[in-house]
Amino acid sequence: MSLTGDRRAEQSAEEPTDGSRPGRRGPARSDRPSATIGRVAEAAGVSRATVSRVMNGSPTVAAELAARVRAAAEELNYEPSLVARSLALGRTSTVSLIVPDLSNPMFQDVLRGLSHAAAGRGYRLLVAESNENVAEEAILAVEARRRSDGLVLASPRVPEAELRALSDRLAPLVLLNRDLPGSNVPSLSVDYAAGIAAIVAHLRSLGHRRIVYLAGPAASTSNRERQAALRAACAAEPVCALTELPCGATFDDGHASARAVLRSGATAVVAFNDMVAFGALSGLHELGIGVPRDLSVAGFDDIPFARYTTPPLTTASIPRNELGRQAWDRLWALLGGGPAGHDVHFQPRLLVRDSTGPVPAGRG
Amino acid sequence: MSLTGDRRAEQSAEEPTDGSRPGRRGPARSDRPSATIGRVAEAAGVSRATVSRVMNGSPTVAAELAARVRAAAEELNYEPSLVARSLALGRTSTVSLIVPDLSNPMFQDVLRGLSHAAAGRGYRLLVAESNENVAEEAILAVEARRRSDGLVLASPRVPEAELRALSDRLAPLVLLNRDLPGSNVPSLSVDYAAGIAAIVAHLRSLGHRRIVYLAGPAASTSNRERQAALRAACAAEPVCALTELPCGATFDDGHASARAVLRSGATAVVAFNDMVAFGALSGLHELGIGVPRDLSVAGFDDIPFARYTTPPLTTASIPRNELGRQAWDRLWALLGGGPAGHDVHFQPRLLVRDSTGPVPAGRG
DNA sequence: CTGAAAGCGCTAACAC
DNA sequence: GTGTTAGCGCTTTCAG
Repeated sequence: MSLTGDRRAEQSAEEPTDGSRPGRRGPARSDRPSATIGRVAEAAGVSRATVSRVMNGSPTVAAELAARVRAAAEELNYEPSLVARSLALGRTSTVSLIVPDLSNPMFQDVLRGLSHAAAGRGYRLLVAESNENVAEEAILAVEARRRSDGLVLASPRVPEAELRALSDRLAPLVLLNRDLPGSNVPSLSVDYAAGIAAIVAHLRSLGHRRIVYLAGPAASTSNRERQAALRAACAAEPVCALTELPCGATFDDGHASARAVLRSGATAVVAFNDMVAFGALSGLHELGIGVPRDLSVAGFDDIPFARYTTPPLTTASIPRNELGRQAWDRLWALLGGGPAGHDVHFQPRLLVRDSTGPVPAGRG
Repeated sequence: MSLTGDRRAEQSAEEPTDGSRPGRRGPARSDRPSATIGRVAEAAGVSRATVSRVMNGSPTVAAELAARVRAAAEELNYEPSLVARSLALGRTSTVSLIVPDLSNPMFQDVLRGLSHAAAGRGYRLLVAESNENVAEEAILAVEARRRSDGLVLASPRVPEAELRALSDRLAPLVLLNRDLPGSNVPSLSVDYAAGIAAIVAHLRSLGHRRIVYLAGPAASTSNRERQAALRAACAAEPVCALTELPCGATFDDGHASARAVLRSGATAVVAFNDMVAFGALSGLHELGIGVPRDLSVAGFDDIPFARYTTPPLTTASIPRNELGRQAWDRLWALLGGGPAGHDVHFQPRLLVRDSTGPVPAGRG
């Protein structure tokens, strides 16, 4: 049996030449007959309004008519057009998410949380990736918003002025890891500063007074936040020397800085993120340095692997899924015309595992 | 300055009561005036057709008119409705992807590859997760397809008969890691059997003759495939004893089976996937077993961390992104009304790293 | 309870 | 070149 054959037969039997229809441009749709509400109405001998009512489960239709309509719909393989429905309703039941980078676990989890929460209300999710490209980001945001009923912008890179200018066209809008002071755009973010402060306090309590920071990409906002928090935390302590080493965001970056870490004379390293910490762990291991015996290492993010390194990594965990879930809550409130609730700063949770320990004797 | 205030003022100036409009139900949209093509036409003193032409960059519009239209559009903050456009054009410029589980790196990468490739042609991506729920999956697929121009189904769990029945309504459709023999639905999949065969050959060349398989979840199709391939590969060799241990898909599962692995007397372990292999590595390490000195371990998938374990993991890599990219190619061809090209079986690539080595002396 | 009719916002023949 | 007109497929008042 050939599906192709079957389809073609059906098609030529039901429809004249597709070329005669207007509105066909670019890649053609599948050339199935594609029943419309009109055809179903005709087949069932009722009006389109009645078909509409039946399809939407309105209880005010006589049982006999409803049955006839359902039969006709079944027979014609009728699928109501959601596009037409959206146009008539003024609502697409779709929301969009723009992320800078789909390969980042942070955004993957936001995506998951958002998608799941939205699905609970019958909303679908449109996803777009800006590839860290600022110009692209603004375009994407506007476009994605036009296709949907609301928008979530995760860690947008757009300059504040532009974001502010855009925020009106993008509403209902929810911001993740970014805020717009003075506007009424809801914002959910991670309090990186608090996370860093917790890590520093932990290190201090272990006796560490010389810390080296393996800095992330200069362009990264979260790096700037983490770095500033680290400076502040160190400055607040009576004795706390901070060395900053330009590093990066990857395992290899961390690995490459092992020697520099040693040269810094620090007793503890705070890495921009877990990947960098892993790399440092590996590089230090190769140099014969024991962690945490000779040196303590802390990461940030608590990516799934942090539990499984040797030694397991001390890090700060952030509620990535929750960010997506609550973004939906805010968006849903906005869609309902209500206020979105208060902004929140998620507090990272310090996870003390085995990569941090007391300062080696004589090195305090 | 209050954005809220400004907006409200504009709104009440431009529009009577929103309640009088039909088609408003459920959560209301943001109550912005939302200029239409008609208003712009009116403001610019031209017809809607002209506005449409200008907005779509048609070159056949007098410069002076075009300028007036652009000014009016700017003034009114006009954003063409993509929904209306889709309805008129019969094309949404959106495709959908359904995955069983968004937390699986495999699907994350497919998503990324597909999204990126589709974006290159101005298409957007709608994503939905079936949560491994078969009933849900079929519904989602149909619904997602109705909102878009085409569909990619990744590793669908739906039974063959149902998929076959659905395939017509879902077209243009591309299948990932699943095929529909005899249909003309394009299918891209990973040749797990070939990957397993390569691993076994590698192990054999190292002298291993007793292999233990750490099996994945019984419900998993890919586990069944891998397991079957392993049996076949071992059966094909002159001397090759295979022990199968029920295990799972996670680090902890692998970790927990370390003792059982030892008891099996095998000299090499083939894990269902990399996570399980990591767990085994860790569990064996704790038991004082050297890898690959005492035992060889191989994983499957080449997840990003496989390079960074100690020792780095021998595994089979699969082109996850490529799967997404090529799914787009197929879909694009289908959208254009052409044939989709031949199905492909991606061949995993064996990555020999340090977790596999020669059989210990006297244990061959 | 059902149908007729108007409209959602945009596009594209077709005529001027 | 530009406007007129007729849809795209569905929903929803409003009569009856």
